Amino acid sequence: MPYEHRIVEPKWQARWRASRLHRTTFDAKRPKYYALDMFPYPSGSGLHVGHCEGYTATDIITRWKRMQGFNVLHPMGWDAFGLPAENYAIRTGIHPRITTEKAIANFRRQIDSVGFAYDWEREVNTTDPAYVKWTQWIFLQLWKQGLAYEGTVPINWCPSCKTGLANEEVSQGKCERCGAAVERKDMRQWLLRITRYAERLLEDLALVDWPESTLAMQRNWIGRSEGAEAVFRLVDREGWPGTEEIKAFTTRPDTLYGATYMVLSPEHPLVERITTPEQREVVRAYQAAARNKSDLERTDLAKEKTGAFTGAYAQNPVNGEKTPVWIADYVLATYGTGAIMAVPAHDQRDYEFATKFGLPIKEVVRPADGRPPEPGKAFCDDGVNVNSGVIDGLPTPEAKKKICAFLESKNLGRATVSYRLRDWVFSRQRYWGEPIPIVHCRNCGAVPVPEAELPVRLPEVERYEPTGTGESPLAGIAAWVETRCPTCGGPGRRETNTMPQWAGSCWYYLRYLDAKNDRAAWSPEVEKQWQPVDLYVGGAEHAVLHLLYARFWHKVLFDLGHVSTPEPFKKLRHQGTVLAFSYQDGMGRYHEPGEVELRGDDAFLKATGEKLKVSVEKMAKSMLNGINPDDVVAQYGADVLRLYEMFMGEFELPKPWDPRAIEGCARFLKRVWRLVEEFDAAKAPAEDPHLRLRHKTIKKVTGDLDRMAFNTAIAAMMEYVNELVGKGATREDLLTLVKLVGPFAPHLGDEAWEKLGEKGFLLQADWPTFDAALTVDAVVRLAIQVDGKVRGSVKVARDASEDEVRKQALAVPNVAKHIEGKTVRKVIVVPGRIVNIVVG
RNA sequence: GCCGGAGUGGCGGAAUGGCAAACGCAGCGGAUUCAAAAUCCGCCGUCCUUACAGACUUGAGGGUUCGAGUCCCUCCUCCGGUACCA
Repeated sequence: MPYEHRIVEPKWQARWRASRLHRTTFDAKRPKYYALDMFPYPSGSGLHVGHCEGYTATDIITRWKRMQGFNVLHPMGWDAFGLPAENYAIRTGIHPRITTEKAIANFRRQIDSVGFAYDWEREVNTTDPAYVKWTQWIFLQLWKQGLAYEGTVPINWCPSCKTGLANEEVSQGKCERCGAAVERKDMRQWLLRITRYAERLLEDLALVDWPESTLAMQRNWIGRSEGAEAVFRLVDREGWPGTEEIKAFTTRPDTLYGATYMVLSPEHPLVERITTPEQREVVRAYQAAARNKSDLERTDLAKEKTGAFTGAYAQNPVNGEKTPVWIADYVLATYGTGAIMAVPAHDQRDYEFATKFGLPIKEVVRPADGRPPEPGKAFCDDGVNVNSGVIDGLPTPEAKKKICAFLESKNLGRATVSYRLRDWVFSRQRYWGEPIPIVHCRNCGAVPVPEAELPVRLPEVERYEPTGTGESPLAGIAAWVETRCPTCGGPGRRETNTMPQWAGSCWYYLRYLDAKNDRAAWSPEVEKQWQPVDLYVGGAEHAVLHLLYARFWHKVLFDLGHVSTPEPFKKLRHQGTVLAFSYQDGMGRYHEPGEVELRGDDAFLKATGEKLKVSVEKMAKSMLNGINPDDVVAQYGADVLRLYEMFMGEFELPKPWDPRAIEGCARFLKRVWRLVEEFDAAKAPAEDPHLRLRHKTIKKVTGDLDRMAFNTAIAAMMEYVNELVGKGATREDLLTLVKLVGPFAPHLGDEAWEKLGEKGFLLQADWPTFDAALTVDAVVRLAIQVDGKVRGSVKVARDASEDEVRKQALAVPNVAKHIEGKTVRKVIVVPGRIVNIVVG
């Protein structure tokens, strides 16, 4: 009987559900394994094959771990706040909750149809009031620590999404979500003091097993740089000291003697006070111009330096020289102290500025090897100091140390560390998010909503439209906004900003541990049982956003004693993007695969026969190259989908979906099924012809699963099956094969298990073990090289002596031919591998 | 510019410093079939050759080594991140 995936797959899915097979259990005598997928935003377009790739990987790993006797936790949930549902509500008036619920139902149906072994009894939904309650509770813990604060700061405002964004949500001056150019806007905001954790967020990256690229991105984002703060006192025109001082941050304190002017950012608070009356007008005009530039313009027009002189002078702390103070937008208000000492001889930006405005350039560092510095450019490398008073003649690293000590002794500065990381702008002026649980009271200020009154629920609104003036739609609901102050009982107003979508995902991995607990976010006992996450799988696009925010919250919770590990995610892997072929005609129009006929590597339009341009690109609606998992499941079945997802290539690399190559996986599973179905104990080989191959295959698959090398594990199973098809399988071969295949193709696994007369589910069987002695051959074929070129081979016993191997190797006719007339200088025997004969 | 990753047959891709191209796709030949599909068997990097034998080949160029796709140096191309961060 042919294998009918349309019947078999739903049958086993129903049986798994009925027996609650995927429910999490915990037995203290066994090791635990927590495998986590980044939970999806339940979008209207449903699951795509990219989701399936990551989910399949964790599913295979957890099934394998479970067969190895681990306690396994493998949950799933929904990151369900977010703009798409809200924007849809604006257009249609349909409540985001309704849209979201529908999308979730569809996602669940799709996930179940692929046979993923999630424990749905722990499902979480970030928009569920029972979940929001604890998100708000964590916010209040942050608030109590002084880690959440209000401030009026210039923020990134997306005019299209009509909300403020965090620095992390802006990419190249554009809104990461919609691509609109962001504007700077001064607004009252809630911020989280993530900068207080900068050092630990950086240091503790040493504790995790994450992809190098992601670690690098986090390090870059945190942007630690060591340097010094130097204090420049303001002086009047005659050089008499004034009362104000400017702190400048520099990573090159060794160039302090070369500082010939100073630059403040246009927003620097001191500008107002130090600008002389004559310069006031120019300075104000420049400030206004800088303010009106978008971030994009400010960086785009970077080639040409601009600035204005304030009329003020400051005194260089080491040589007392009088340096003019300028403002320029190449100095950022948000980095370091917002002020720099300019050393045009040794900083390219300062050099350009000095050249443009005719400011002096003074050389204080020379290349150590004595070569002349390149003309027309600043010399920015390390070297040896000249014209530098107390650090004259010192190489750069020592000069840095000595000048810092000098500054410190004079109380004019000190060694310090600066970070690029900024505090996290945490409020959004939108409806569909967690309300920030704060009440504003005229007498008591910002007052937290008492924990017993959480959650603060979202009110029903008529219109979802953001006001665009910096207030959320909530601000218009007087009945909701107006409340009592929890402290004094007087009139109070609720905070109308909501939290960003990242809030819910900052701690969902903890809620899974104790998803139904209504007295606490989670209990300490289960936290200790399951934390940390052993394997976290998701897209690389969250390398800085979600992964940095979640680590931050986790560390705060760690400091408060709510979690027991310093890091939440021990091992992290990103699935590679699944690409797809797209087909374009001569007019540049895209055609979907159904309209295309493939012949070899070429593609033709069925209707006209026109040859089409084939390219490999990201899946996108506009290119009509999306692959819908529903279609794949319908045509080939979930097992084939899962197997192909893993067989395409290395898990972490991008790889193209080839609609033809999936056939190979379908064929493989058919062969497995036929072996099982046609098995006849009476006709099976009497001896055990595949003993060694079987043990080798177990070893290979087990080792590959450990490295998440799914593609080579599948290749090893294919080799095994090819052998079994050719030479006949024993019952032992089939039991082993089915166990190995099971995690990859669980429906076929259970069907075959049952067909072989075994009881229970495959998931309850033991993972096969191997005997190391049986994974090597007794007789091996060694290649013989002469001067590194293969000239023949010999078959010898694995443990043959070196002398024996050498004797046989030299006797091989073709080898002898190549040695003839030459002296054998050396014979290298690598046991079990190769023989190399070096001749002269 | 800086940081990270990757360049291997027609294609997707394998290779603890030890026989490059496992496994799969496509292609070619054969068996089965009235025929086709499905299935099974075989071939399949390039050049030379009837064959044996050989030469060449992992983005380019150097180096280390008995031996390099793998290690080191220089460079090129593609992808991702980031960018006036002092």
